Amino acid sequence: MADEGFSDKNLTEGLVDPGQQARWFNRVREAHQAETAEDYVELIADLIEAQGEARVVDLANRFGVSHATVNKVIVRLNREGLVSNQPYRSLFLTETGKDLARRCKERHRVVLDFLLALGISPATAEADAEGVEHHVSEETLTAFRNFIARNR
Amino acid sequence: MADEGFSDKNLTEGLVDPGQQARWFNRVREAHQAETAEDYVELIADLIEAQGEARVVDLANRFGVSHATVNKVIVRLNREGLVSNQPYRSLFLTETGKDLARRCKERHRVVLDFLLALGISPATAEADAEGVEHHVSEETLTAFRNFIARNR
DNA sequence: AACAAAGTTTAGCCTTGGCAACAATTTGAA
DNA sequence: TTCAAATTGTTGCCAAGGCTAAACTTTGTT
Repeated sequence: MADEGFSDKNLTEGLVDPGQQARWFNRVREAHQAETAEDYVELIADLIEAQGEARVVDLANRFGVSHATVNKVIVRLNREGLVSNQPYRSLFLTETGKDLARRCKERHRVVLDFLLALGISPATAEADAEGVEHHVSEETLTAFRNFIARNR
Repeated sequence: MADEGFSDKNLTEGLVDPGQQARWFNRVREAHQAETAEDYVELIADLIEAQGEARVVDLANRFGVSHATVNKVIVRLNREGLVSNQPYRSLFLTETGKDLARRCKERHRVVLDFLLALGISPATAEADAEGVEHHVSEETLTAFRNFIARNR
């Protein structure tokens, strides 16, 4: 049944190396792991900057999830050393968390500005940037920056 | 404690509307839901085209996960009407599945070509495209196509 | 035909991130 | 001060997608 008419098992025209492809998908899975953490620290930093503090209820509102979900994630981020908080008090970022937030905001900025420079409407650019930002490499980010500079 | 020195609760400078932001994040979550299905039908279509058939073991190799994981996902895709298969036999796509695969491959092509046209190295372009493709809107895709055409 | 190898399925476990419902604490207003 | 409202935390549920180990089927060789 296998190879249906082919005698050469290595005849996999049009397909890349399996190991290579596996590494790509692995990278995407790792990005997904980090995504929640990145979104949370980024929003916490924004809220602290804009409102003086970040509360569970704010995060729940802005993410569009229940406060129970937010709380569960916060427990994890605390365990991982990104967030530091006391029971029933507002949320703070550790130094590591602040660092991550800074890098994420910068990356978000670049992706958003790039899409805008490309002529995408602001609403769509924001929506797309939110999903895309977690999956762009440094190399691509640099190319985005160059494009923005050229098209200013 | 709230608003720390602010008297106006609506003074949320620098932050977008919470409902708007919630919609963005919701869109990303929905994209994640669809991502696995899209990756699977795309790869199944590729394997059928290149090798005549798609088997669980091939998917496991190329995704870099165990065959048990692949099987579990296949059960779900079957339940959702994208994949049709008999026990211990190779995998097939339903018409719906073929349709989805076609659209995904086209989108992948556009994102990849766009990154290449931007000057990204092939290896990075492939890796980034794999993550980015699930998060680009039709509007952005159109802009990508235009850019590719202009820079051909 | 029999058997070993390869491939597939099943079972059981884990983590993440959803939810609702209920418990606990803090805050603000009478 | 007291008490209700708002906020936060806890518990228990679910689905998805990871894994290993073990059972089952198919395939190919001897």
